[in-house]
Amino acid sequence: MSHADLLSDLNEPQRQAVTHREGPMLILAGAGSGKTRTITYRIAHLIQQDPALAGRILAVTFTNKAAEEMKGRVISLLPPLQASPLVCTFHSFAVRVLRRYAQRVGYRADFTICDTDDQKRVYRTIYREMGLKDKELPARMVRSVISRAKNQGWGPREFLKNARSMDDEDIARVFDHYQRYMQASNAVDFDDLILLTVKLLRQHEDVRFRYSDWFRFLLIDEYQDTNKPQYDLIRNLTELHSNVCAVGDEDQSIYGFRGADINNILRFEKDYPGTRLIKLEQNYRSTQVILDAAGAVVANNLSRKGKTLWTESKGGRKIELFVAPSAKNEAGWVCDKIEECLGWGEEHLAVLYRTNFMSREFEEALRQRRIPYRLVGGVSFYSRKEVKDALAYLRLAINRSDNVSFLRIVNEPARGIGRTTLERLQKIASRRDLNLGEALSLALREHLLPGRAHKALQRFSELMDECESHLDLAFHLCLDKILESSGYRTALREEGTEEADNRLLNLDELINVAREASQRGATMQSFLDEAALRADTDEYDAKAAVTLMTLHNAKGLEFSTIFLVGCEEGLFPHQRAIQENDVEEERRLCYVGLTRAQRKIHLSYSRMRRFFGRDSHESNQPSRFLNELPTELVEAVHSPSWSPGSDHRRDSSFLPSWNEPPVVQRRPQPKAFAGITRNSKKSVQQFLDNLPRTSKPGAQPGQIVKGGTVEHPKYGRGRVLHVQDMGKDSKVTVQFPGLGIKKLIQSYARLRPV
DNA sequence: TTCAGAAGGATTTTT
DNA sequence: TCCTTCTGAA
Repeated sequence: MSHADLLSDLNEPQRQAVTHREGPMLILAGAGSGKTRTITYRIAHLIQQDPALAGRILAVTFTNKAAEEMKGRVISLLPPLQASPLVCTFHSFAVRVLRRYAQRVGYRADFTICDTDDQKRVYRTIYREMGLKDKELPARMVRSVISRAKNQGWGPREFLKNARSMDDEDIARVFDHYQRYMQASNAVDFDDLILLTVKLLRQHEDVRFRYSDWFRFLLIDEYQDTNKPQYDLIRNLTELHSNVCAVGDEDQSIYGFRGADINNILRFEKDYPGTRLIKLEQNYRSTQVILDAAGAVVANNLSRKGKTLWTESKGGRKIELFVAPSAKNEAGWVCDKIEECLGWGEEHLAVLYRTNFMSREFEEALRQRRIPYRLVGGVSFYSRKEVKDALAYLRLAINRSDNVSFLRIVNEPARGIGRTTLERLQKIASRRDLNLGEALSLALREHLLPGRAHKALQRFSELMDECESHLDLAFHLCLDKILESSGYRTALREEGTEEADNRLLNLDELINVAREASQRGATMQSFLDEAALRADTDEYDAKAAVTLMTLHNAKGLEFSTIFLVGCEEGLFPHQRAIQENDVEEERRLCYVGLTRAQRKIHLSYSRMRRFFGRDSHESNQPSRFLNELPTELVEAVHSPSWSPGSDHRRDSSFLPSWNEPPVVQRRPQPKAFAGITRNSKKSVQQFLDNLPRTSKPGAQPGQIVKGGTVEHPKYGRGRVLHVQDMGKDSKVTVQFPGLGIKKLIQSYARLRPV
């Protein structure tokens, strides 16, 4: 592509931004104004001007997805390059730097990266060591407080200085213990990655010089989402050349919960004197209706400078709002509409929701109708137990001081190393200031533990030595060997359940991924890093026209039609945000959601929704954001099974008929249930025994129903706890006496009702 | 030490 | 409902 071509795709302000030569630049861009396009083109343009610069450009994003997309686009704009620009997330950049210089900040280069799941384990261990009870000091809360403190740049000492309550003192102790534990394990968490990099750059002038000299151009996407450590990182990197280009939109700041500080963008011009400010206000994505709606909602926020987006595509289709009596009905309506859209040949549809758990209802509905979809987020491949276990073996083989991985796999599969043994080992470790691996060798050498435990530990120690010896192999082979010799696979094979089979398949898949990575020339370390930093995106069907994801995940993307579902008070805005008085961020989230749409928005909410497997007893109120939409842009649609009424509690001048009388209350449970506690099995069994076998309305005699009994060829007779319809098959949850609860696919398990 | 069953608590949002 | 933790029996 020639130079002129590149620029001819752009409007005037975009062109100015792309061709800006030296010095700091701040691009304030609205939704759909070609923000990403502008920085992508800028990168391409810089390289066109001077190909030698390519490797000295650094572009930082927040998500892997954004980084991948940007990299792909830059490459497509340019002829093949010798050096390519570095496009990556803050975290992967930090890992890159730290792998080289970790020892300067007190870690070894083979440090382990702990994800949230690992972190939880660490807290559990610490709580046990410190004799703390989760009930008295909820670990969840402590984790978030500590993470927030870290993201403010505080260590345990600073935190203690600012302590406000009794709890804070305990938290400071946990904080201190946690950091020391992690350091002893040569492990870092996500927060540490950035913090340590900042510390490194701050304290070591040569390193700072090296990076800030090398990267001549720095570009940061979504600057409004940077938190303090990320800000510090950028400051350090731009010490020599202030060729920094930040792109952001104050209205799209939705990461306050992890410390994103909107002030970073507001003070940019002060931080970098001589900043060139460019505003992109023309929207290329959406219709005027959509922009007006989104603008009207976000206008209710007090803390914003305010801007008006405009578009050349006037008018547009009204927003449709559907009020469903139940979540199932809501999903059904969404599917109807999706089928309609697909019928017209639309290809980019998205169902957006506030919290991940909402995906289930929609997945089920889509699957039943055989509509292919793609789910982004949720439980990813890399966070499955078996995958994490397998990776923990590798990590421990590389980094023998990694206590986190040690604890994860020392008795996985069960090899006779129980709680007591581990507690003793941990005592030895803490008394002599050793990590668990060292404590293990010591205990073996000096026979500190009783015979049986000693033998079990001996075997484990030999196993780890063997694993370490496999490290010379290509790492997919190494992984394969480890899974065999550790007995991990054997244990799963012996289990013989369907779940175990799936786990085995996942392990095969992991080996495939590893093989591909190793053939690409990746090192084992980089393979593990990638796995740790990629906590997202599970793509079930990459070609599917329908995408399901959270609003947060949707940032930066666009779709022709969107469905913003679950617009209920308490869900969106989330209850927590309402309590903590932070509805403005939720509103920005709403803005982000609405502005993803190019042509058409569907909104919906359900008056009834199941939480924790239980129906909400009160009728849900519509989200306040619905009330903030200009009525003339919205067209209300009702469920046929529901007739509109009026609600006297609200001013009916807005939302003409959306506030309807409460749904008929769920009938209180019959008295007969009252004496049955959930777990008193006998009485439940008695109760179930007295139920007619086909207790479900519409069930055929001989059909498998909840509360009935079934026969399984291998496990024998069991009680049906739950039947989930999946179209052709059903997922049946059965309790087999003595075998526990199993989940089976009906046709596969050949269940027979008795 | 291990396992099944009982009990109780949990759902923001991302790297 | 689903997941983790606790408890007691083998």
